[in-house]
Amino acid sequence: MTTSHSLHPINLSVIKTACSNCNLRELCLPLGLTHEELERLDDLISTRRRVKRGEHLYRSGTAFDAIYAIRSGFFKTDVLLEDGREQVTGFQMAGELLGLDGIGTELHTCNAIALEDSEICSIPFSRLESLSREIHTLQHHFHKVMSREIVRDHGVMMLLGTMRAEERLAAFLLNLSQRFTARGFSHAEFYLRMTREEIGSYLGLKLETVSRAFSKFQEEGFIAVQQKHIRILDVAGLKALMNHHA
Amino acid sequence: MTTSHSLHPINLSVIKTACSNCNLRELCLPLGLTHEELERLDDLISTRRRVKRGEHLYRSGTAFDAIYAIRSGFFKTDVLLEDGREQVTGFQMAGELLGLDGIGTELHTCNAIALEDSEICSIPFSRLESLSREIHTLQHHFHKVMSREIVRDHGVMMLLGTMRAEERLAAFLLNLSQRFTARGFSHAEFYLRMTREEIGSYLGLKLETVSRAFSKFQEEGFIAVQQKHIRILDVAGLKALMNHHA
DNA sequence: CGCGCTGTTGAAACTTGTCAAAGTTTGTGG
DNA sequence: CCACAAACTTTGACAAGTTTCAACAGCGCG
Repeated sequence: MTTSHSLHPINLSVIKTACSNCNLRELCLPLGLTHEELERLDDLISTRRRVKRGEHLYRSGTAFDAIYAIRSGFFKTDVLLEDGREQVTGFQMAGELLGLDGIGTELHTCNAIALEDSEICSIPFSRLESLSREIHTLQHHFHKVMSREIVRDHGVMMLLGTMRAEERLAAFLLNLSQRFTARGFSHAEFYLRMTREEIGSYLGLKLETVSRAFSKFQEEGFIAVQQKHIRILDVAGLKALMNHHA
Repeated sequence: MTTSHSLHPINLSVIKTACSNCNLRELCLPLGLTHEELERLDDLISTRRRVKRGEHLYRSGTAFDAIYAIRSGFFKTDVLLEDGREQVTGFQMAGELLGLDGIGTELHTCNAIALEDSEICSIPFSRLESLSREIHTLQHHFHKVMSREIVRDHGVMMLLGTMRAEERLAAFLLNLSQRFTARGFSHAEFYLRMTREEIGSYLGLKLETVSRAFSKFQEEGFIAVQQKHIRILDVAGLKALMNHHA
């Protein structure tokens, strides 16, 4: 996909950190930038960090000063209530941004936790704002990303507010499938990185209900489940489930 | 609060449209701008529009080119599924922005409907982007507004995902109360602009459940309800309801 | 002044949650 | 590399909460 390795054999770490060489650039923040603009963005994203499975990328209540692009891996974000209740607010995969929730108060308002060993790029927010004052395309794209996050949240509200358990799970699986497809993975076969309890929290259901819905889908031939391994056998069937909420 | 009327007696319409004279400027987009910056923002917000009760400010699927600041009145936003299910995604009051959902796709993704006769200021989005490339404070504040919208949505997800009917309604009433207070109205007494069905859609409940919860709150002495007129008698009681989800 | 929309209340049905037990996988330390 | 413990998943029976269906009351708009 790129010949950079042969052109710059010396400094591997620079190559690895640069957006210009990242195969996620069409999914991530750099979308639509010219080559020159991309290099200016590269300057800004100096730090890359590994986050091991189970570790927090950031915690609710801590100071916000950067947003994070997922280079590889898988995350969840959640909010905890004082009485211990947890709501998973999203699952994020490569090319997606984390931390947008912190801009408003300059404190993170949720926890971001790696569900597998992951790598992220830190983007210092004040520098991103500076650069997007100079690069219109970057500014506009960033606004689009934030807006899409709002729209995504509306989708979750719809899911939680109007759908029954099996519809929620069907919508969830179809959404994951679509996002894996966009990243070049199989649309029909994937491993879940999260537990039934985490899926349940996201979907507003108890883990037992999630488990039962998986079993039901399997009985009806929509999917094949083996613990975290999912094979989707009948996309149309799952979609149909969401329309007749009889 | 302002002496502008006596200084500029001629052109009333200009006075009325200007952010610099708007008493919502501390709640709305102009927050934190200098006088000079405010005037530049005024130039941008040329059109003001009345929206009568029941009318759409915009519809899902139509072209996006402006965001809207509510100068007076009350709105709801909702998303409709093909099969007719409706999810109210929010209720907006004076000083709040509408239309942020449209930036991502350049199409509105929800409907915005006035719940009472209202007035809004149109802010052409591309001009807002231009100006915020020049005025750092405006740029930053706009980002904060979008971020807070995301955080608000997370709050709704928490509500829908983990709370039971009465907790949801208590949270809803306390949220309204707080927002009325911020606008200088009574925190304890207000008129609901929406029907039980709209509240139910927002909270993921059927209208009958909402009605029953109102009756229950009244029986227990937390509030006094008379149709759309609400008086909050025991804020602590409502808050307590949300913590023991026994 | 009445018709329609909105709201209230009751009883039955249904969905999901709770509690419990057993099976399976994963990870760790010997 | 195996064994054991911990974490996760599945399934069943029962309970609880919410929806559904239905009837009626009240307010408000025309």
